[in-house]
Amino acid sequence: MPRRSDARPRAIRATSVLLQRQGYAATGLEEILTTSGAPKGSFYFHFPGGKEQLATEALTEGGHAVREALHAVLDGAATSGEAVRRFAELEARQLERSRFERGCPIATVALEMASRSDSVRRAADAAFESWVALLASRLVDDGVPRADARVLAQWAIATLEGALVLARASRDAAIIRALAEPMATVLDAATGG
Amino acid sequence: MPRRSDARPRAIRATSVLLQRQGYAATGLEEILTTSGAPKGSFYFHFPGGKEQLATEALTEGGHAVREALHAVLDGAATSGEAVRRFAELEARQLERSRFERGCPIATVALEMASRSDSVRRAADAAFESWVALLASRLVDDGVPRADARVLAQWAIATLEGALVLARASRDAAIIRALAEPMATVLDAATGG
Amino acid sequence: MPRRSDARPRAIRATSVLLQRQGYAATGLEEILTTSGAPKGSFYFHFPGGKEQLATEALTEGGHAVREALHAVLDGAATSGEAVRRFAELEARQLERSRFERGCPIATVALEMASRSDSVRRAADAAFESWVALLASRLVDDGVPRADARVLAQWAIATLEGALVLARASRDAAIIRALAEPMATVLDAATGG
Amino acid sequence: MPRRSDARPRAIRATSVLLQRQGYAATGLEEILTTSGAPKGSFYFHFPGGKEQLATEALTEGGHAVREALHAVLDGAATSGEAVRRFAELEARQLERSRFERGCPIATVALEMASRSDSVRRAADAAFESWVALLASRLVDDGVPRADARVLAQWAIATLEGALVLARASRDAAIIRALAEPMATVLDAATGG
DNA sequence: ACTATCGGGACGACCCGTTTTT
DNA sequence: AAAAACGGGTCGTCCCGATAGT
Repeated sequence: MPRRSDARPRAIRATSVLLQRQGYAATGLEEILTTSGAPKGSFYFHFPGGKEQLATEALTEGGHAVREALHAVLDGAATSGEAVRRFAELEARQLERSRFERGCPIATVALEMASRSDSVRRAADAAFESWVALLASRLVDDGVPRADARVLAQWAIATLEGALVLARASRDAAIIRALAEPMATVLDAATGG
Repeated sequence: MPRRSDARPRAIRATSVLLQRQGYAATGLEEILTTSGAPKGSFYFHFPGGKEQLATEALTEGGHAVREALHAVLDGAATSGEAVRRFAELEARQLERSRFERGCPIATVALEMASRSDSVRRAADAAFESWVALLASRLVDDGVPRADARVLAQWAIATLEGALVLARASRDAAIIRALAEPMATVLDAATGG
Repeated sequence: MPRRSDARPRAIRATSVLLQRQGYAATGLEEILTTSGAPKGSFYFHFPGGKEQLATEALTEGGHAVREALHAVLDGAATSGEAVRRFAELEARQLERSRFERGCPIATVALEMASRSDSVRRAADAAFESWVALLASRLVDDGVPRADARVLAQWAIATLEGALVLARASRDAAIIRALAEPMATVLDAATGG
Repeated sequence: MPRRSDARPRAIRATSVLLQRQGYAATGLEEILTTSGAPKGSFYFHFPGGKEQLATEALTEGGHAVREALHAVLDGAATSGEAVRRFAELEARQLERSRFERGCPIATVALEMASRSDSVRRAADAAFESWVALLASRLVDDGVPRADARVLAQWAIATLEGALVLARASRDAAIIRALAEPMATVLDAATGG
């Protein structure tokens, strides 16, 4: 059997990067195809749903990647507060290395498209939810009551997302590190750390 | 002086609404002009810098409006924590009333344009900073040390911004109210409330 | 290979006519597309360089056509002077038949765009040069020293180009025929005709 | 009485320069007004006929200036052939000094607008005619029969105009000087020089 | 299965020459 | 004499489908 083309995953990954930098509407199919090196002729073969489908899959993929990173950090940290500190440091570094272009792979498109594409919005929602659920389950494991755990997890994720927004606007990642500190303290207090 | 038209402020206000709903790239000049009822021919007379200038002014205007709202809430609340609760409630209501279309007038464009327009990015930064400064000054008035006050203010703003992102993705404003609670508690603890 | 369209050559030919009548800036893409019947959707597929590329190709094509006409006249005339007379008559007739709209397919755009587009300028230069070279080579064949031949050929081309300018301004082709006469006499004297 | 504004003549002169460089359609009113420093608001006070009137006057003015230059050269030269040599040198120098942007103030617009504006076309025609008449009258003074004189004068003007076209296309003024030589020789032969 | 060529039609921002008002 | 305001047009680009070849 002939080897399947890798045009599909390449397009998805290129899209994920472009979307978080400049959003959905500003990202043209041409740019995606050129960047990823994928052929133009077969785009609608791979993505019958067009640009919207591509964006949806890119958000899903980006959400998975972040979840993996969070999972790894959670596994390697003694407390959930420590995990949040490390995760924030990871994000701050990525922001700085990319000259403040790459922050969260979801938020930019989520805000822009929430009112315009339900499939994109749902992919964004699922991504956020998966991060919250992962963090909350760790908190539960650490002894936090289930209801409290969910709110705390949401709070941590929201704090980081909000910090990412302010950091990109100010071109300064300091706020990410600064806010991770009290958030981590709250988490550790809740888990009796 | 020749007669003055109100096309300028009308265009700015219409732009502010459209930008937070769908972002910069997806918002056409035509749509702005139609919505605001402003004539097309004099657009570049009023905004020589084109769409970018218009967006910059819209962010500045949106930032002012939010600051006014925050100011009013701060004035009417006994504690800063109470003010955050009320402000969150305001945002949650607006989100629901607008069918989850109108959240923060800054964040959508800030994320989309941070890497693409410095003037837009700076306007976003200035808006966020003005909110943080306002809240921080209240905390200082309430006895919080200046350095702590700034971080707490940033945290509160970031929490709300992050909550707004998740709320639009999930089409559920509950998270805004849910996260305002612990954030307010932290603030009141800091001010000895 | 997928099916081939004739939209490309059709657009080029229509452009050539429009450009000599009204120049580059006054000729809209829409007008070109309408005139030629070429579809708009594939315009930037056929001409990625846009209007400038189209104009460049139209000049090249127009230059070829004139060269062919000159070649034919040169082949059918006993002396080079006689060829110049006949060629001038051809141009005068075309001018009159087109109600003084179609003169030289190169000159209008050459003057307008020489300082604005190097690719267009070079196409114009190449066209003129090809005519000069063709006429000069005939003169050399007729016994004129190479250096003299080139100047004489340039003179003849310049005389006709200049006459075309004056003729369009005065809406009278008489000057073309009038100036061909002494120019032909000079050529025939040089070739010992 | 208050001094009359000099906006009018300044606009005309600026237009003359811009028109020969880039033609009518490519020259915007804005550019003209900015270049000349004339205020925009009073443009239609000075030129009720709009852009077309301005261009017409610019051609007339440009035609006068060239006629003056030709007149001066004619006065200072022993033979009409010598005058043509010197006039050609003048034009070659101006072309080179302006980096091949300024050639003939009439030809560019004449070709572009002959079919589009009768008033512009007539101004161009009058300019050319005035040059021909001036040169022809000198030839008559030098003893050339009136009918021959007119053709010779047209030939000289056409040669220079044609040379100017080729020179701008090739970015090389050599052809102007090269063609002035045989043209001058013909003139001097006709006047018994 | 996969990819290239081509067509469609709407829309993008920007800029044009002009008129109205003071 | 000039500032303010205007309607219409520019080229370029968009995402997508239809069709045909490898």
